[in-house]
Amino acid sequence: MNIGHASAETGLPVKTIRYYEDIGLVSADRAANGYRDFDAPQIARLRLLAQARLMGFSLEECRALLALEADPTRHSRDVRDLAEQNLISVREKIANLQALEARLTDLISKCHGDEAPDCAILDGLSTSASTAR
Amino acid sequence: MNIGHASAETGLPVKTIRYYEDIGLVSADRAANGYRDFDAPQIARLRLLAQARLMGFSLEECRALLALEADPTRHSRDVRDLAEQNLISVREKIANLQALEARLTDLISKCHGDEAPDCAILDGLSTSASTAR
DNA sequence: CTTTACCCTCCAGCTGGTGGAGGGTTTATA
DNA sequence: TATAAACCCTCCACCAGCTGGAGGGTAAAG
Repeated sequence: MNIGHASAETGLPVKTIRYYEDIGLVSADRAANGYRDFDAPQIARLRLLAQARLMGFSLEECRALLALEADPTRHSRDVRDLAEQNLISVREKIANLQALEARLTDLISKCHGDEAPDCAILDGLSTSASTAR
Repeated sequence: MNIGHASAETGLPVKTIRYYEDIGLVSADRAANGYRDFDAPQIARLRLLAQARLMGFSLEECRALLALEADPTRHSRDVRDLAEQNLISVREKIANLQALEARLTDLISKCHGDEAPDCAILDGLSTSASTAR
């Protein structure tokens, strides 16, 4: 299967697939004309990559997932550990963004948003922190 | 005020301040020995940068904020528009991460997490999407 | 037989910095 | 007064995770 088909099959951009091969996440045979040729197992790896990236796994975590996937003696505990790590960092990001949202909402509510130059947002951003507490 | 003091004053790393000068977000005079010398208005700009970055504004948005801050004829509406844009993208990020959290939690709950190799997480990541719907 | 749509490699750039090499300066201490 | 620690400087390279483009070869369609 050439790279265009692999792209259509997995939803990954052609450029991204080449990049993944570059950094050793997948491998591809070469046809006589130099075109990449992906077999079924490699397509499966690409699919796993596409899904895992959507799920917020970093490329290094994806590398670990692929290694586990390829290892028939794996323990599902190891996979779950990776996923739980990822879940923790997702939750941290959510918490940070929610704190941000609250502060931003607060600042915005205090700004008149009219033709006048005075602005509570600029004032709030100019103070040396401490506004948040 | 030299860069070390500016750093202590604003909480920004020295390297970051140099970077901000590099890309034209602040400017600094030079002392006879070549050291940067920040005056009060530039320190104020750095402080605004530090706060705005914490609030999730991109450096280009910070540039716009600084331009508004420096313009006595500004309309507070323009500042608020920027902040609202930012708020929208923060909310989008939160929504995406929450969807992610739900999917991850679901996958994790289905994985035994034991010594056996079969794993619902790997299975879930191997299907060509559609699991989420 | 040409056009279009592929494919290839390699290099550069994006955001927002950070780390280090290799140097000069200033301040504190022995 | 020597010297060491703590500053400061510039410049170059690197991180993630791609993406765009230049400059070229190849394959399928009309």
